Amino acid sequence: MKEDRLPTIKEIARRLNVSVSTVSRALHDHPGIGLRTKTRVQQLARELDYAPNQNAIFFKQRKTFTIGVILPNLKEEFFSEAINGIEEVATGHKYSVLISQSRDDIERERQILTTMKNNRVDGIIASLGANTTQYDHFAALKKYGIPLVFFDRVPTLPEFNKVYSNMNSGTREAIEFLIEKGHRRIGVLNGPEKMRSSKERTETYMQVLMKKRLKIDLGLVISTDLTRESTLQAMQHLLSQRPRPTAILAINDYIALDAMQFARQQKLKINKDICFVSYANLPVTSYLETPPMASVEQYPYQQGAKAAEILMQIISRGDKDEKSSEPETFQNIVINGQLVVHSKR
Amino acid sequence: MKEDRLPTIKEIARRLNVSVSTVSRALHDHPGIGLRTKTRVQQLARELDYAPNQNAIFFKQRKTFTIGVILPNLKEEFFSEAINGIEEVATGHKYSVLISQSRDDIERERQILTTMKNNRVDGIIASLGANTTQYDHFAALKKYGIPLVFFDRVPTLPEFNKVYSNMNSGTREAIEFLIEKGHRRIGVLNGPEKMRSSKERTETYMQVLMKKRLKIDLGLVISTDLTRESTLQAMQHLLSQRPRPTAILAINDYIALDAMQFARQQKLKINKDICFVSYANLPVTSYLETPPMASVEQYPYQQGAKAAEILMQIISRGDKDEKSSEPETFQNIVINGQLVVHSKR
DNA sequence: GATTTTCTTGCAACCGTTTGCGTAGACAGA
DNA sequence: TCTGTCTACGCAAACGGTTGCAAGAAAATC
Repeated sequence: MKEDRLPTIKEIARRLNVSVSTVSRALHDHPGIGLRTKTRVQQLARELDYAPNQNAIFFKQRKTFTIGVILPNLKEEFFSEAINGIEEVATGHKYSVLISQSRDDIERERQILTTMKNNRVDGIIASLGANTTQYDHFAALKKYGIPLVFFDRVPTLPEFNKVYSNMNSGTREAIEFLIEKGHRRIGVLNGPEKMRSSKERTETYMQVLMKKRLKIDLGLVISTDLTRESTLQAMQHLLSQRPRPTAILAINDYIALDAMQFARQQKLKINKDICFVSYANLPVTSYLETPPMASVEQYPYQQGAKAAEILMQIISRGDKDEKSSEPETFQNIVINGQLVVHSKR
Repeated sequence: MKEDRLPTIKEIARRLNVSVSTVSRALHDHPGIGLRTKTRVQQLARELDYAPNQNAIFFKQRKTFTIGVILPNLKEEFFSEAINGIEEVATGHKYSVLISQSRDDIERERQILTTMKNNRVDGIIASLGANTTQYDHFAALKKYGIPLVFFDRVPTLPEFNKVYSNMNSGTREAIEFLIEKGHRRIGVLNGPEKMRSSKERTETYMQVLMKKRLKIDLGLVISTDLTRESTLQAMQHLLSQRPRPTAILAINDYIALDAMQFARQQKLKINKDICFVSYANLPVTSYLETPPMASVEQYPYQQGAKAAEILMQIISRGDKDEKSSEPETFQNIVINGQLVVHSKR
């Protein structure tokens, strides 16, 4: 015996013999409505279990109170944790979150952006796919007035808002840590060359080694495309170097896991024959018998939350001065990664 | 120089001096529109980069082409994998997916349901929070005509659609496997007693032991609330039993991870002093030096995909015969879990 | 009692799109 | 010339709310 239709404002108006506008105002506690009618309306609304059709409101207000989030995948705890940060802030502002995974596929990324645009999300938070090197589809959002904030995997161009973790300080700490532990040959499992974080990592790597007056062997810095296969290949290469590197810096914990597994298969003892330091500091690694010696915490929750805050701010600003033509400025928030040491030896 | 408004059908109509209905039909390739106008309209639409305002369409059609997914969290790979299955099917049907996490908090769960209801999602897929024992908020959806399909953590009541992995066969295999390996005292780290899977697990546990004529010690079956703390407590208890259990069956891989960590801290050698078998068979465990001996694969992707298929089917059925009053039937899909052995010894 | 003010309420437009129905014009047949 | 049939399009209502403006009724002021 299901109701054909949910109760509407019209229904209430009809039953109470008042106009819809009166009902609407009564439900909003508008001062211009008499106490009598106001209570009558509110009571009937409660009885009917009335809830406004958000869709109608969205449509009318030309707003959806929804933000889109597009990221490479949900599997990595880094991203699901970032989502928590985003959700927290968004729901605090009465916004919903529409999540989509690009799976590091640029076509998918494009597709998702169009859908989100057509669905009229009020703003978008994105983390780039590993293979995304052009940003035209993102730039196009501007034309439609949809604000955009990147986080973690951000483009190198200045004309975007971004929140990301700077690799310099964390990388410096990590390498200094390894050197202090006596390591002299340190391999790097880096991400795609085009990624900003990859560049930063290489730069800092060289800087620190130079400062410490150690020999730099660029054969120890390998780019990967973040897939398991390319990680294993890179490890193969690194471990075949002579003298063999005694420590490896991996772009993130998942890559480190693959690398450690590979090393183990090569009969190397983790944290003894070869040490690992990685980025992200995900909870999973704490379950390992031999976790990476250290990991650079990148504060995914904070990154997500901050990105959401910026977006909310832009949205509410846009709501007010519809067409102030003050020059657009872009936020560029850097969250310093910090080395967390897991194992003392 | 951002456009104030996105191009609408009206705009096109105005520019071409035709009516909006003509434009609408032209864009839909309606036969009643002349070829001349049709091409004129379509071309201008392309030039203006016109895209229909989905919101307006949703509103008009009283459909949102969006399904809501509510699950305990995104952190567990089981759930993010399930989402992949859901997304795949949903996008195949041109539906968007709105994801929300209940964080095992029933209040949040309620809140999310109301929001989704007000947002007029076309259907909902849910996995219960660990503490959810009442289903009134879910039952209420029926009143609003919102179809609902549960997966994985499903209620025990018959009047819901559900897709879940049956614990019996997997559990039987798991325990027989352990017995075959010589284990006689097998502990169970179970979930909340109210959970259907917990009950099934206990049942099967006893059945198998009885069949094998082994002594049953119910002190070895402990309920937890899925938090790390309660897992550790339970482990404390299990390991203090004499004789100490030589194997432990854990409700899922994450619980197993916590348990194994605890066991290691107690100086027990995993897979030697004490063996673990768990459920879910998540990729993370493959990175351990000593993974659980075996794990019952529960096919999260398939569960998600199947749940989405059922939902799509219900939705499209509902679209057709608006008010056929045939008695509602509920789907009850069981996916048999299957034991995957990791370590031979 | 007339006029002004205040309090309540209704009217109507609007958001962008879809769709049933009506109709002008072209053309053919009688 | 008059009907009748198509073809190609426009009108207008509807989806469910919000909101500026007007206006009637009641209360207050003189």
